[in-house]
Amino acid sequence: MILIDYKDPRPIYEQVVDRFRLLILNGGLKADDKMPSVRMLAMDLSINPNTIQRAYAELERRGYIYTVKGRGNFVSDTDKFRDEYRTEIFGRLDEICDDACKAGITAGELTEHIEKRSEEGEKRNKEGGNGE
Amino acid sequence: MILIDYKDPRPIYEQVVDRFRLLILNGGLKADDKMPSVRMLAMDLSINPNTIQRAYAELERRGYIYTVKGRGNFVSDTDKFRDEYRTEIFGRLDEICDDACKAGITAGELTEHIEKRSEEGEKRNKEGGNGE
Amino acid sequence: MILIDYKDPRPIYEQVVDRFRLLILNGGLKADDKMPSVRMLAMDLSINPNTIQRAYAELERRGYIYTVKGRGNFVSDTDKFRDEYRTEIFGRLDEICDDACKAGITAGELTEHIEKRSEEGEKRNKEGGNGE
Amino acid sequence: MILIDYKDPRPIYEQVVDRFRLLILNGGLKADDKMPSVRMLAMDLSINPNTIQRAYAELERRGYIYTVKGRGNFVSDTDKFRDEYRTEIFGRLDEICDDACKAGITAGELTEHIEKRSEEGEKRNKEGGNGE
DNA sequence: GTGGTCTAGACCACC
DNA sequence: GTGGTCTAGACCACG
Repeated sequence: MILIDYKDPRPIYEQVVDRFRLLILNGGLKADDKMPSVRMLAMDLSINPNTIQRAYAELERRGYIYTVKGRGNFVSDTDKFRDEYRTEIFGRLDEICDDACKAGITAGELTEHIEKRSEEGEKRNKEGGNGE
Repeated sequence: MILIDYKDPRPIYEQVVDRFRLLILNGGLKADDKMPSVRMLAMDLSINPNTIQRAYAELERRGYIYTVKGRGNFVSDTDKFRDEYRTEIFGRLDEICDDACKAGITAGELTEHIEKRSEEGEKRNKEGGNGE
Repeated sequence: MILIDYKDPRPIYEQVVDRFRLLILNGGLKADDKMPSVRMLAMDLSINPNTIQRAYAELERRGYIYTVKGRGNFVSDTDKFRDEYRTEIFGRLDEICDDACKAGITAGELTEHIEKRSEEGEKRNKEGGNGE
Repeated sequence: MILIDYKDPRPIYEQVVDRFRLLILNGGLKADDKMPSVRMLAMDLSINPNTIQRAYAELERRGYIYTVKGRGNFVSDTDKFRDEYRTEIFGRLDEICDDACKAGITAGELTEHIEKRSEEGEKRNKEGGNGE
């Protein structure tokens, strides 16, 4: 469910946060689903429970999960995050456009690149490829 | 010429590297131009010379500048880096496309967003305004 | 494990890098082995932690080790560097051949020198002596 | 006669020393030939006379040239340096052999590499190539 | 004047 | 405990 890459320079708790965040946004985890318990997950991943605790705290702070004392952690209502995520994506896209502009890349080249990728993706899907 | 943003979570030396990298790629600094001396720049920015030294070492390692001992640091021949930078930009764009896809954003929405930005940019230019 | 030669004109951090590089390439350190901690090694060698830090940063940059924050530095998968090292050796050999040529030394003299050394080495091994 | 490469990380005076050293060892400069005057050479190369002065001092220290006050610098008797240079070459070759051994490269591979290079060199000469 | 290295000591984030 | 960054100040080599 969750994989950690020790060669990834990002801190472990951040990797855990990101993994769950994507799972929730993808629909892999739905509203009110139970999160794995801190201890269990720490055992599974062979990492320090404190690290999981911190990841869950961060997820709760951002509103992705909520805690019920004595029962565990649960996924929040996910709809409200969709827009947030979209905004983030478009924000990153804006940054790229700025940097591209500085490097003399035109908006046309960017859109062309995206369309090409998109077509290739469709082709792969038609051929019955496996998304993962 | 160079500005440091203390709210930026990235280390100072990395900000310095990026600033100069863009200046060189943009043509703001041309081949064999002299870089500010380590000590002078450190004074100007009110930061420690070691931090500038580290930034310059990184720029030299990446081939953006070269050092002549006792004389200073100078900008390298820059052409060969243009392509590298383009590749980096398109790589980041690919990442966004993947993430957008996971969030249910279509390629069309992305291209539309870019085109809209692009048109706004042109309009600002026509009006002769200076955004900064 | 690591020795520093203060008579060596090369900077200390570079000596440290080279020592570990050879240890890793020789198999003295294997993939995912833990490197000595920055502070411990600095104490052992009676040098400043910053100097070790710099050496480790260089090793990481070159891909010989990877860092897990809060845990330490670990040896990377080493196989891919073997070829790189071979290429480096033969490159240095090429340089010598050029210089030898300028000095009027023939290829034959060079090969003869190598063969002689090689035989002496074998003899020493047979006698079971330990040169160090 | 002498070229300086500002992108070479070695100090300038060292480049000058090496250039003259090779010229003398190659026979480009012969015993009692007059060296260019410090001032003239400094002007030609557009560098500081101090730097040439230092290079000449180093060449004199090593015995490659001798100074006659008021007349200039002259090349020493060159024969005695041939052996020194040969020794240096073989010393470097020894180092390579050691490093090669650590990397699991056999003496046979080294000699084979040299012979191959040597044959290629001869072929190029036959075809009337221009060495420089 | 220039850059390069090193030390000493501090502070932060991470586990 | 771990590594990463930064400061302050020193010393050296080079031009």
